[in-house]
Amino acid sequence: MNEQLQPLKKQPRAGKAGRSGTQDDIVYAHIFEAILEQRLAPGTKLSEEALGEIFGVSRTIIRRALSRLAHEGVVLLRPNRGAVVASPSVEEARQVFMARRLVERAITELAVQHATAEQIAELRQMVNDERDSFSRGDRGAGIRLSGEFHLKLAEAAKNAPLISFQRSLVSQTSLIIAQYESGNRSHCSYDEHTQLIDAIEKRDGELAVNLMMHHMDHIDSKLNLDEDSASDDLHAVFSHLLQTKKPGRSPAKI
Amino acid sequence: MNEQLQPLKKQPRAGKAGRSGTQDDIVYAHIFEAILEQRLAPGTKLSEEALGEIFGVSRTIIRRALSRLAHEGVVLLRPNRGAVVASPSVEEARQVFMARRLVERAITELAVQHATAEQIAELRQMVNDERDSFSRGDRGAGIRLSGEFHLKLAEAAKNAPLISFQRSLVSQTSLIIAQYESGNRSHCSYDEHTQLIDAIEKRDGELAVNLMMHHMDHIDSKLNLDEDSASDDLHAVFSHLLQTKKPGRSPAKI
DNA sequence: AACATGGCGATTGTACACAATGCTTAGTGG
DNA sequence: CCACTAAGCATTGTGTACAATCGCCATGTT
Repeated sequence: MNEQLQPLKKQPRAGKAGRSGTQDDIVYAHIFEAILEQRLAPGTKLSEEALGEIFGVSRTIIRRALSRLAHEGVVLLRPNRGAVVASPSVEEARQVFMARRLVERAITELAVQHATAEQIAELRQMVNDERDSFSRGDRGAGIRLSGEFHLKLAEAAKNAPLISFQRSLVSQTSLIIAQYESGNRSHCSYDEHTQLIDAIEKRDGELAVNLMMHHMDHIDSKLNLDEDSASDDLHAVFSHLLQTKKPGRSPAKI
Repeated sequence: MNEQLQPLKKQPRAGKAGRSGTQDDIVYAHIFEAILEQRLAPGTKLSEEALGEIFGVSRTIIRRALSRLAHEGVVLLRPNRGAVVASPSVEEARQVFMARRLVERAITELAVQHATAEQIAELRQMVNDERDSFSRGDRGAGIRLSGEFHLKLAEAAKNAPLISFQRSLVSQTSLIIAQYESGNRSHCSYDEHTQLIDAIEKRDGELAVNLMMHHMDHIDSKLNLDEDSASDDLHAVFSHLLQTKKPGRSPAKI
């Protein structure tokens, strides 16, 4: 009955470096990770009571976490109808990528100017972690760490509003990648991350921006949102029904 | 002392805009306006219970509104210590303006491509409202409407993440203007808004972007955050003590 | 006299009870 | 057999009681 995963005390600290380990942050981080690692498929309903039981907290906490996730765009909050994991449409994905191009360019330029040696070292560490995850076959963690790399880069740009915006964009991007990435292709080559760090360390702004733009190109060239949007949209809409099946191209004859 | 401004219960409840008329939004909008119109000075404490009594709702609703305001950067939420009206530092103001330059440029380019005739008409209407407010001497409403103009422009750009980011930036900008604007200078010349609309209507992207950038220049040239940041910072910190006084330049002899 | 410490009041944080809403399904009439 | 209606159920929305925490102030000590 009261089966819950320990009343939330251990706190593996796996999530972000969030200053305080408040319950909110724990619940938020766990749901967030679960979504990015596709243990929660797009469209899945997130019942407040069920989550509360799982995490051993009341609906109040769950609700706050869901609200935060909704603000970042990875959860959709439907009034009186509960929350579901977001299913970004192709159009939404395009908008996110457009915004990211914009922001990443600015972040790169600023990071070249302001990144400290310590931050550059941290970035290199993150690329290592990312590579390890992929070599371990942990795709979910890889996607998440790849996103955290871009977030760390934003912090080096030293502009609070941009960091906040980037957090939201990276979250949504990760969800989009998890949803749309085609096949087995490695989705975010960490080599590009390394080259980027090198350019930043050499304070070569032009090179860094070029690398970043190519990086953006590579990311969305690996996704399926080019033309066959219809089938992908269907997949998104009905993903909560299909457990593991992934219709390749047929428009789904219901 | 149950003095409250009508218990807010009237709430049409008619099937009309299902989400727009919720209590949350009403409370949010009222506090937001009060802050922008400087009826609530930076640093003012926002007690949940007091606000709940004023608006005739429970702390639950107030808390949500404050949370939303905090996410937009106009309210600071201190754990266990309540919420206060944000007091953006000069550095924070600079960061906001830098981010706005970035976003406004992109929004302008996109609006030139995508703005419909209807949207352009709405923009013109907003400029009229803005001018009316200033001619009425309603500075607070003017600042708010000026911000809403820029937000409307973002909507014409048809990019959801950018709209959301712009909303946050505009909110913070309005607060900064209310806090730092020097003297009586009209703060956001609606003429520039009109010219901008003209350029957009003519689909002249280059002109529109230039106008927007000049507009940005004008806005922050009217603020006091250039050099004498020390005194302004003091003003920000102690603004909850000074009722209406506005020290022009002297470093405030307390 | 100044600083440290402990109690007190006030305010926020959390949980829970109840109300309201939407979905589902069973039942009835065409 | 299908469509429509209505009632039941499950889930979310809101208000409120209680617990935890913080700041303030008085008191005692150095």
